[in-house]
Amino acid sequence: MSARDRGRPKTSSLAALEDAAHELFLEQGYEGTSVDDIARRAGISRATFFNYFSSKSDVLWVDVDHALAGLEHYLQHSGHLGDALRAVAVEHPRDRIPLIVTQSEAMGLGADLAASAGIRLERLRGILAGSRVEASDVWIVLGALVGVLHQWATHQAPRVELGDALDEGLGRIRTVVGSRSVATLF
Amino acid sequence: MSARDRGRPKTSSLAALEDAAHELFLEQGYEGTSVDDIARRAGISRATFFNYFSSKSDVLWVDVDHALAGLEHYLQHSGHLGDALRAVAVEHPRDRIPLIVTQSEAMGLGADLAASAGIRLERLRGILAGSRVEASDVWIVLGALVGVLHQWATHQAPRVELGDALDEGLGRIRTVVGSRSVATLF
DNA sequence: TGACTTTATGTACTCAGTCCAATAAATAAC
DNA sequence: GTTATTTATTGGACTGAGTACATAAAGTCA
Repeated sequence: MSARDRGRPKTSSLAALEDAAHELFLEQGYEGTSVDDIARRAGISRATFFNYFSSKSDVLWVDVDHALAGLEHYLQHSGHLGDALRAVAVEHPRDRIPLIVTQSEAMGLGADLAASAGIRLERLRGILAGSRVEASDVWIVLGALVGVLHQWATHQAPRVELGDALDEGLGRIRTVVGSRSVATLF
Repeated sequence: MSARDRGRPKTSSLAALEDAAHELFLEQGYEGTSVDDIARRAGISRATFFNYFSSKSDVLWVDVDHALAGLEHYLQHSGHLGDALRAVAVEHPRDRIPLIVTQSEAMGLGADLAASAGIRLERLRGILAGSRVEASDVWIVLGALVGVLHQWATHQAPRVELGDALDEGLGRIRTVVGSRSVATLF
């Protein structure tokens, strides 16, 4: 797009901050790690941290937020939910497993995890509600979808490609949730 | 039980703080209301507020938390999930509709609502996982259940008794989620 | 009256998140 | 080269949630 290389270049990156934070979370626990700690280890200032992330817990959700943004972007053009889901899933590297799933106890994640997860659930719920999902079906479809993703992250990745897991999962949902509208969604 | 009327009696109550907070949330918005404001209106000190609620957002979830506690308590004795759900639902007055559902925009609820909702979702998820729900079915059952409750709160209450809505909803889930274990759950 | 129990309160503290003004580092135009 | 413009970094002051704790207040019981 626009935004060529004008202005002062960035000193750090999402990935660098992610790495620094994850190290510290594993060493000291999530609660025991302050934003100052993360910034210090990444070699930036505290103020700059909030230039990359708008909250401490956002560091845990880089991949998921990226996927959600992709989903929203996709749906602005082609309207089909199933297509958008598949497109985003295919783009997702099979070895990128949200460490929220794999190492939540190791990081001492607790209420903060559930709370920040709530933000993402609400975002996905909004996406579903904005699609052709019937209002009364939104929650069960949301649950079904998250179930498929969670199953992939915990038991299938990185063996199985996310796109394949999703395909199979959506098929199962289609037959299981026999509701009127759901059949044409995916 | 125990705990007769010993010690200094409480000055306030959950309900009183709830009322004060709701007034302020409607007047000034959720974000625009500090814990100090709530305490002042209720005639207690800020420190005492945290004696009744462990966080500001907990004020929004009194009914839900009460129901969740009842559910957990019920399941410690009789193990049947459906029985426990029905028992808690029947106890719930039909005119007590969580105002999170009805007045969330009026209060300017945003990320805080989603985040605190996440805590309750995780709690309910834990309850389901602790029941006989198969691990791979937990999320879809959770979604189905929340969908039924949300539908009741938004479109049926207070016309319909929560217990009845739940019965009908669970029946629908049973036929719709034809999965192996789910049939015997409710 | 005095021991005991529970609640209320003030105070000091940590930390997340916001705001903003000042500075630094790059490019583009002249 | 010098200057204007753009974008990023930084320090510092600030708000407000939540914690910790020591102390006072208000009741019951012996």
